This record gives sequence, structure tokens and C-alpha cells, in this order.
Amino acid sequence: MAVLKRRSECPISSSLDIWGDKWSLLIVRDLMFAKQCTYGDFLKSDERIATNILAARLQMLEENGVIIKQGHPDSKAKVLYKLTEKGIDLLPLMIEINLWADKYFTLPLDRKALLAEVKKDKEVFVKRKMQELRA
Amino acid sequence: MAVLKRRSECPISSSLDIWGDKWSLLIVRDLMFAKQCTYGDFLKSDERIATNILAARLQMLEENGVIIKQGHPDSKAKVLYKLTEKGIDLLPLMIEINLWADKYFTLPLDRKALLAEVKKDKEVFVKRKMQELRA
DNA sequence: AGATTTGCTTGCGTTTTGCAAGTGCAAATA
DNA sequence: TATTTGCACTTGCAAAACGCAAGCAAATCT
Repeated sequence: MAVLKRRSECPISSSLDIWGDKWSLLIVRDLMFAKQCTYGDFLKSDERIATNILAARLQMLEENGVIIKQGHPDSKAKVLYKLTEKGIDLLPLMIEINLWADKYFTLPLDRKALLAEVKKDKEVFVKRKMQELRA
Repeated sequence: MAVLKRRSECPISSSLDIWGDKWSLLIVRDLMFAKQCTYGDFLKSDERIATNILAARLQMLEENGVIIKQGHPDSKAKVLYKLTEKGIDLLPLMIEINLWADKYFTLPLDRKALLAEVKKDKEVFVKRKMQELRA
């Protein structure tokens, strides 16, 4: 794992040094909620990330232990990206982002549905979802 | 408030469009935990933000309703920055970042102490802290 | 064997960042 | 009153990052 250049000892700052940009958490989102897991899948997301940026972010996230690259069972040409435990641990954070956005933006319907579940019982949701992601 | 250019309808993406960079959440952090609230105070933070970047981020956060600018009671030369309700609502997210970082980084002692409180009872901590920030 | 899919890499123009220096106004000091 | 200091920015410029299009190699499909 490459040595991360930390701007300070602050946990917020150190976290942002890894995923504090406009794209990294969208990759995590896709792995977490959309079950997208190949390079091509990420490219298909609504935000239209550029290929070189995607490659750079995937490398960064892998170097920092948030995701891992695996061979795809179906084909040698395909690569599977998966969240590591460190990546899965971002779930509570991702949920809070969703909840914040829910207050200040209009969400698409499918996300509303997911959020409704979360609001019912956050702890239960997190536990269940983390199990699901580990599987 | 200036119109935010959203890359997609996704709540994660829309949130990142506002504060998805290396600096914005550090400003929020200072307002939230360090009680720093003037331009000069932000400059003193460990990460050493550049003056032009700070000015740009403060404007962005203000345009998006996360912070507000006020005159300082002590002097007309000073400007007070404060979190709005929208900014205060970022507290749960900031806490989750801290908790994640706590698992994967070594934290400074003062943050460890704060986190210990959080771990004891997250809900209670959030409620108390939000009240404090509103005051 | 030829075409297509997949996961990238490369080139290049544009935008953003980072650093240093400068500016304008208010307040403190001489 | 004149001058210096403090505060909140703004400006200029070089360096880095981004975004788009094109290219490329290996695997797979036809």
C-alpha cells in the first residue's frame, strides 16, 4: 500500500486525503448500492467519469485499501472491483450523506425507498447491509 | 444562493458537488469542533490552506447555505463565520468520518477524548452538540 | 481470421490549485 | 494627526489536476 501523504494528524483531514474529491465516493457508492463492480460499469454511471480519472481513482482507492481488484469468474478480460472491510466501513458515512442530502435535495424515488428503510431503524439497516456487502 | 451545477440526481453526487473537495469539510470542522470562526482562524489550521482557496471555499459554502457571514461584535474589521442549520446538520456525517478514521488512523489525543464520548452514546452526543452549535 | 469487448494509457488543451505578493479598510499606536 | 499594524481578502503566475478524444493490447465473440 502506497504511503499516503497526510496534510495533518486530523482524522477529517486524513480521510479527505484519501477520498476527498468529487469522484472517489461515487465509486464507493456504485460498489455499495448499485452493485456495479467492473470498470465498464463505473463508466456507465450518470455522472460520466472520464476513463483516465476513473483509472487513477481506482488505483488510489486500491492503494489505500478501500477496494480490491479481482479476476472476474466469467472471463479473464474482466476485472472485478470489490469493497474491502475498510471500504465497507464507509457505509455509515454514506448513509449520513444520503440523510443530509434527503433534507436539502429532491431525491430519486429508488433512493427515497432505501432511505425510508434506513429511517425506520438505522442500526438494523447498517448491520444487515454490511453483512450483505461482506458476502 | 447561486445555482449549483449538479452532475446527476444522486444525493451522494449532489452533496459532493457542494463539499466534495479537500478543503470544505475542514472549514466545517473548524466551525464545529475548533470553534474557529474568522478568516484568520481558518488560515491558522494545521493544513495551511492558501488564502485564495479559503476565500473561494467560504464563498461556495455561503452560496450553498452551509455557512453565513456576520459582522464581528468586537470590530468592524473582523468577519464572523457561522454554520447555518444546513451546516450544523453535517454533524452526524462529520462524526462518522471521525469514527472511520479512528479505525484506520492514529488520532490525536483530544480527538480520542471526543470520540470516547461519542462512542458512549452517539445520539445523546449529537443532540447535545447540535444544541450547542445552534446557540 | 476478423470484429468486438474490456480495461486501461496517452496526448493535449482547459481548469483548478498553490504560493507569494499586493490591496483596501479598520483599528491600534506614536 | 500620522503611522503602523491587523484583518480579509485579491491578483499574478507557475504547477498540477482534470476532461475529452483517441489509441492500444489482451481476451472473447462471430
